[in-house]
Amino acid sequence: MNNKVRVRFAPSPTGGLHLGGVRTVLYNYLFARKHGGDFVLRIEDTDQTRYVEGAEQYIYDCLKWCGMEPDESPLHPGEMGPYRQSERKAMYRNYAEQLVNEGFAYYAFDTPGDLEKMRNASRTAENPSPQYDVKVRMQMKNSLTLTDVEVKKLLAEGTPHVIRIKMPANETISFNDMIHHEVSFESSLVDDKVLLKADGMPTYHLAVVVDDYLMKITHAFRGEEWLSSAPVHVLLWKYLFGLDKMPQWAHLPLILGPNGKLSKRDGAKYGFPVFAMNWTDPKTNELTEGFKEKGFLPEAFINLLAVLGWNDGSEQEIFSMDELIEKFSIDRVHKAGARFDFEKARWFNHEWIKKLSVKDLKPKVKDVLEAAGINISNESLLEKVIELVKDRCTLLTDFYEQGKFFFVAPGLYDEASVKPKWDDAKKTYFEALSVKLAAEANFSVENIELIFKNIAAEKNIKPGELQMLLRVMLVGSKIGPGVFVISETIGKEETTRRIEKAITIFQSI
RNA sequence: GGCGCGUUGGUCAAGGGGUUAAGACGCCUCCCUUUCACGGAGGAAUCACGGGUUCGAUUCCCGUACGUGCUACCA
Repeated sequence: MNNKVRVRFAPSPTGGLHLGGVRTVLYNYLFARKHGGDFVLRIEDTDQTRYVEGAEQYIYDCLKWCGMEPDESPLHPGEMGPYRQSERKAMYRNYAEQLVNEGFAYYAFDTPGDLEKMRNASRTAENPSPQYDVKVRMQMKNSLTLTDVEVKKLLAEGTPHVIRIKMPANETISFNDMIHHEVSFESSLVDDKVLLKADGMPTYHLAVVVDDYLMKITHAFRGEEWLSSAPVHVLLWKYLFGLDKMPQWAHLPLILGPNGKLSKRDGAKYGFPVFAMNWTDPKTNELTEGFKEKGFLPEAFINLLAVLGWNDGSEQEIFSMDELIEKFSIDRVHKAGARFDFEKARWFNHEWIKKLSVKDLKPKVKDVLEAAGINISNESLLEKVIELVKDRCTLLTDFYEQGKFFFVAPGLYDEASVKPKWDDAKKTYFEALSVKLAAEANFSVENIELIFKNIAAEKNIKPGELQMLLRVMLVGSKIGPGVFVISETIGKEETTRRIEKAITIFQSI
């Protein structure tokens, strides 16, 4: 017996990986790690029409970025492969046929036109979406209504057909969900879902059951949108492998957008990303921005997703992956869907930037600055800058605005702030300051400030009047850490150069 | 329409028969800071509604409303 926990994430390669998807992976991953089990990535690519080239690799990249690399996947196969459903195609038909032979399913030869006709005929205001179910199946063209001879003939002729589950007439199907506890459905209200499509590919319903069984999955976490089809899966388990082998289900609450469900399609419309990483649709070339490129840290991303629908009962909000693994419990996952709040997401990132060390931040900040055209040649300067400005950066991309002036002299100045304060006395002051600073051997924060104040006293100008001007001279605007710290960091030469340049510019505004 | 699932401030949420109904984000005020942040101290704001059960209900039960999901040879 294998008592080991095995969980799986089974995305379909149809495009970007959105918030709900990442959270599903995360809960799977946390559960697996907590119980010393395996985390399996299986690709559900049975839908030929929606398959998108590159999406599988993209999913893998997202998981890697988040720090949730699967133990088994198409890229790193274990012993229970293949991990792509398209490569498992051959094994599904047998199970579907076994169900037909045992009377739990049937062949259906209805053409798309037949189905359309049936739906149109029974569609009313009361019943806008007629189902292929116990009420109509005896009027359709299938192995329940046709004779054996006819069925054999149709099959022999290669007539396109599907295999549908035959839902029992009056049965209460109930199962225990780890989050919702007892959930039950009336079998007569569930339709005869297609199990095997005309192209020989299984639908999700058949595939998920067969694959979970064959891959020895013990716990299955998926979005709540699947709850309605759970009775089909429960029945399939009952018919095929036995309910005692069925994994434990957990249907995770949905993540909602600002006004209703968070849809994967219009990622741009909310003003914040919905995908983990940038996704470019190869068909349309349309780019949808991801949290990574927006400037989020993976630590913050998984943290904010973990606590969207779960908490450990304490007041703690900032969790590392290790803490999450230790503290995560499916019992404390909410039942209700949660609305995603981008402002709070930003707050999480801010907290993580403050929390992470300069060493951890360095490569990421370097990427941001270099992408913005700043060449980093001095690594220790970069470290110092990160230390100085990290508390004031919410997103990684903020390091550009907050840190660029340490590397390059300002091109534009906040003229509106300078104009009312600038006069000849100030000009004389800064000329004197520049000369004195240039002559200073020990260019330290303390000495710079001392010189700054001494000259101010000599010229009888309030230091407060001058500090803002000096800041704008060095930075370009009224942001950043202490001016004297900035001055020391960029050095004597650069400080005097910037002061002199600014004097000439300030004269002309 | 049917079926499923849900409902504590604007948002995320703790709590779960008797509480001043935690905390966080956001917002507002003040302090710190002669910049901007960080930080610190405060403030406004909540148990969807109606019936039960009970000495007592935000908490339990039933309805209603609302939200959301499914209702495809998509996952």
